Amino acid sequence: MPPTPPPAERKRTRTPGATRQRILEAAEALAREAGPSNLSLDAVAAEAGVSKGGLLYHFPSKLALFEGLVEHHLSKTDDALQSRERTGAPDAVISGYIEQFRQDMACHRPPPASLLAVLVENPGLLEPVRRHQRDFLERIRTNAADPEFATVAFLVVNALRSMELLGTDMLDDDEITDMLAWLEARLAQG
Amino acid sequence: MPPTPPPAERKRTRTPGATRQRILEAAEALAREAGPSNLSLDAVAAEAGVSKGGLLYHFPSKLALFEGLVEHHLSKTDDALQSRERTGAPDAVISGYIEQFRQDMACHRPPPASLLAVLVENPGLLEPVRRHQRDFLERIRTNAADPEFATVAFLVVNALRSMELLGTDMLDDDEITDMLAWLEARLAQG
DNA sequence: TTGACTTTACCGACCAGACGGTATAGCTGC
DNA sequence: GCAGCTATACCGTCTGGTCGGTAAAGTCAA
Repeated sequence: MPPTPPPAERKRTRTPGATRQRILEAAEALAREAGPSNLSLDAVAAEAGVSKGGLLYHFPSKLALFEGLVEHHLSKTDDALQSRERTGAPDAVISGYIEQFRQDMACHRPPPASLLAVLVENPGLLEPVRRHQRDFLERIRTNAADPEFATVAFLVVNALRSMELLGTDMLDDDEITDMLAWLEARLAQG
Repeated sequence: MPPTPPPAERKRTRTPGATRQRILEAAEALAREAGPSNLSLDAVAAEAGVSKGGLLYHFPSKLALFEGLVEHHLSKTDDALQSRERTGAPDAVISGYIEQFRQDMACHRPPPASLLAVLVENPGLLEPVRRHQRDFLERIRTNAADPEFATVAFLVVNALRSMELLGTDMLDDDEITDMLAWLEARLAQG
């Protein structure tokens, strides 16, 4: 146990959690480029430009690093989504989800490859992600004019995201665009 | 250690690929129960009741074992599906896919967890699976009365399968059943 | 039929390297 | 000097893979 696990919020000294962030993003990049199975502590440390000791200072174990990755992912996606469902308009949640996916695609946001490593090595750590997803689907449904179709739309977007993550792309960009448009058209017409 | 771990089933001469099959199924079971990251050669050999040397006789490297797993999976799913699309009736292919999924669910067929190990450790080996999936979607579309909706149905089933594989189940059995019924109803009404 | 030989199927000891993790010492700004 | 941070050296374990060996089944000429 380190005296204090990084205080997360600091006042004036240097940049607060800069190294921590760099490590998380390095791990993410490494999982994406070298494959999730190459996510060793040494490799992550090297990628982040930090020694192994430095890495283990910020994350006292690999499990802690994985927890950090999950949290990192969750906070990113959560921020992106919650800003979209402010309006209580019908179907705002599912529409926001679709729109978010479209935007991620447009700017080539890479899929969260590090979560694959977590899934394979320590599936239990993904429980927060599962909870988040379940809650989100719940919100989609209660907010939807046609909950059944909204669920379909959610599943379709999920399938597209899974395909991207697993590298089993079957639709090209145009086909995906068409598919999203199709979903939105049905949503609009009720 | 018994000199021969029970030969299981033998007819008259040694059954040709019996041990090989046993190894593949042991690997599959191990990936499912102990997690894909625990798919080491030692563990697979132990699960299959074979020495490591014996395992490496049938699969001269881990890569070869993974190739075997992919092929194993592919032949199983291919057999199941091709028998369903014999009739050239409209929407036979997508309907067969849905029906197959329903049946897999009914008899609690486990998801192909070993493919996760392959994906993480050697994604390139999944190319045959990708090709198979692409071809299958192609067949669904050319056979469909409404290709766009058939694609939606395909993606929904894919999403459900992914959720099962990744353990991120968000719908319970009843909801899934309803969803499949919903898809089939739309297909039927054209 | 038999005995020499080849092939098939399998075993288990061993190895070099990678891995997660520990211990400890060094640096740097306040 | 001291807290926060980083670096290096090292340890035990596990991993994929090699290797020499063995025992049974098949092949075939004499």
